[in-house]
Amino acid sequence: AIRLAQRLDGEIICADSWTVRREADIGTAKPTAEERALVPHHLLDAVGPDEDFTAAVFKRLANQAIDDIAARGKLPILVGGTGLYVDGVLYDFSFLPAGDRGERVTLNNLTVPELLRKIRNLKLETRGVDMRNKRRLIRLIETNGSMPTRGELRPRTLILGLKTDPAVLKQRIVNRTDAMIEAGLEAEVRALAERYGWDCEALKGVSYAQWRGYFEGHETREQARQKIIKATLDLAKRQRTWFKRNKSIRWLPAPVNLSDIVASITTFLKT
RNA sequence: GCAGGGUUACUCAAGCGGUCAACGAGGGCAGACUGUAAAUCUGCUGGCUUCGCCUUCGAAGGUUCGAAUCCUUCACCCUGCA
Repeated sequence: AIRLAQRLDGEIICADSWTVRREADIGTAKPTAEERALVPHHLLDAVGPDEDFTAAVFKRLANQAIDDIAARGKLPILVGGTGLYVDGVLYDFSFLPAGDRGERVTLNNLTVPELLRKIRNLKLETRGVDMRNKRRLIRLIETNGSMPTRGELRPRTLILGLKTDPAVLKQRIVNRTDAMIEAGLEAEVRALAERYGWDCEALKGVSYAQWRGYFEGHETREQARQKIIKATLDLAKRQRTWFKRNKSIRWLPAPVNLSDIVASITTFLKT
């Protein structure tokens, strides 16, 4: 993406629910200072380690960034990551109003059967909602049964997807994990845990949560490493499932020839 | 050599005569997803021509209407005594 941005006079918007968080750098594989110096990156470090952040907020900020970049005559390049964040921007998700924090805590203490009873009593429309998923039930109550909407694909948008060989991807994930550990991931996790506690948002992510057993003394570093690799693999799987169903994505087999992509994007932008 | 314990599907591990293709966990595979999304949730995981049939529970025999479950022998592993 950086090289594309350099060739196309573009700027990058990180559509990633984790790189938005300050103080979580190594474990989120955040672009380095050197990389950011090459091309402007937007929406990195937007919130603190223990602050709430949502796809709806991301959408708003991303749209602002896109408008800003376009107004300066540059090419906005959305890169990521987090399927919901990407689609929220590309398909103009409506994102119903946020729920009340206090009420959410209350609802969270209820069991699934209790939530179902409450929903029945409120006579809420349940079509399309996964009635076995507690979070969806809570959300259904919070939004009083209204359904969110989505629009058509944003005009003049080209979606490219990189298709990597599974074996290669796995090896890269192992390498990436080792590189993070080498770069001081343990110290980063320790600092966050000491300052914000294990319940903070930043420590709930992959490459972070897996250290807990080690810090509590009942697991080894190697176990933490293995758990990170597994969690990353699982995450990659979910990302693949998410993007797989998007028929508008043009899949490119990796490794890809940069000039070819630049050429096809240039052609696309002219039409 | 003698006395005990063990051998179950990819792995670990239940089962102790029928309701067992065999609990559960892990792993694997597939899927859902609109203000927590690196989250949360779901399905499948012996084979097949899949509302049924076939082949499985170390191996080979046997008992029984019926066995992963009982008996015999053999193989390998563990423990105690020699």
